Amino acid sequence: MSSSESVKSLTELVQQPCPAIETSKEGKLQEASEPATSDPQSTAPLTLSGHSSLSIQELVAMSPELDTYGITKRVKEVLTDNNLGQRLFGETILGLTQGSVSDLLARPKPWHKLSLKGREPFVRMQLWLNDPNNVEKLMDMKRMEKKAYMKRRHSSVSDSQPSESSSAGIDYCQGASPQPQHQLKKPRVVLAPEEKEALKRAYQQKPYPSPKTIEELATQLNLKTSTVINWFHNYRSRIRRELFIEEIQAGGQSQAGASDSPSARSGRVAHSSEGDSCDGVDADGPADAKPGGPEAEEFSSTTAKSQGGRAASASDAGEEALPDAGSGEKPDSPPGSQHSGEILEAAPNCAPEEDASTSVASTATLPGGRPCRSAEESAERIPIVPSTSSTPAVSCQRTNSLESLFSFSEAACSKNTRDNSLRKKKAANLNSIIHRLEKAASREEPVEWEF
DNA sequence: TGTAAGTCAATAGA
DNA sequence: TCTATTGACTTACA
Repeated sequence: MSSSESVKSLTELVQQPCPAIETSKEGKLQEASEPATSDPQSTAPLTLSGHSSLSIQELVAMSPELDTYGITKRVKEVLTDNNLGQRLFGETILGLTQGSVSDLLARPKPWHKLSLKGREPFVRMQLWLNDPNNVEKLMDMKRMEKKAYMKRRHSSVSDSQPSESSSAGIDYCQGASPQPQHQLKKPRVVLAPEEKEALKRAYQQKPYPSPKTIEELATQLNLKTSTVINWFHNYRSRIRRELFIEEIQAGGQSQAGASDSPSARSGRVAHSSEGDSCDGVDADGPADAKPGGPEAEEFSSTTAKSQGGRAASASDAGEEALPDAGSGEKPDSPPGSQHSGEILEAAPNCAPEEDASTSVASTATLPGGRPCRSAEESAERIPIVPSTSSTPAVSCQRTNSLESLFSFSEAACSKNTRDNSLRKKKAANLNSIIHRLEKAASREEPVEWEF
């Protein structure tokens, strides 16, 4: 195919808005007559009118830059309006599982940050949006799925063989499930709040821990090293994504007159995005996986979310053992520390604070390498100091601590209205962080992990 | 070998 | 029943 031509048409195809779908609200779509036989899912590329000869990969490769945030926003609207679930949409249109779809829709990465593979779902979504009939097809599929399910249910018991279910090509129809035997599946590991807190604290001090550090962490937390490794990988990755979202949201707001973005649920500290924390420091490329940036951001958001909630409990638990917990967290070196390597344990400069106990270092202390088994034990030994545990009031007062930079509490204190001062503050904090990091880096202190 | 990106799939919560 | 979260795994890359 002649590239220029196809690219052009492709551009149109992919970018063209899809008014039809937008208007199809409230699931009023009429029953479609034909069973959306369609797509065989997953790998099965959507048929592109006029471009059927192109594989999704080719489309992706030639696709112009797409507005991933806008696409997901529209998809969410369409799915919601038509009462279509993520599972069905994901499995039939994207070839992804529900969890992946949820994640994708909630935290889309900017186009330029996506790999070819990562762009695929967005191209599929855009293509799907482009053809209003697709919604109908999906709704048909949903109906058929339901029917098949009912059928199966009723006829089931005796004849386990259901009707080939819908033509939908959805393969989750039990029949095929190879589920033969047993699952030697290992049970899913669920980290206790205290463990997460401890890991977060460790992360704050050293986002890229050495194998040795990981080993120590694993030992002290009584976790498998692979679990610790995975946790760091996942945490870094998710933090990055949080940052992207914030950037997008912030960008959107400042630009195109705040395209509201309902999805902005993730909308935590909107103000903290782009400019701020990154100010000066990361001026260049916030989005970059630059540890520093993301991390920082992330903390605010992560804290806001996860910690916010569980923190309470965690802190409670920890509180007893460690009253002060407080602030712990943040003090640490911010993310910027990333590769800087050595622990900034001391760095926590931060807190010359009133009581040393509040300093990160201290808070992150877990009595001697003894493995803590029970939650109780953990609570006892791991000073979980959920950022949130520190009362907003308190954290607010520590104006010079890094807390303001990473903790959500800060956000709580300083409302949007104080954006400016906040930004300045953050910028100042970042500067001090950098300074400390530099110092720490040149310092060569042994790293010690204590939880 | 380590990290990032992308996903899966179990599970918690609404 | 659906969505969000998250530990684990796979693949690609430097």
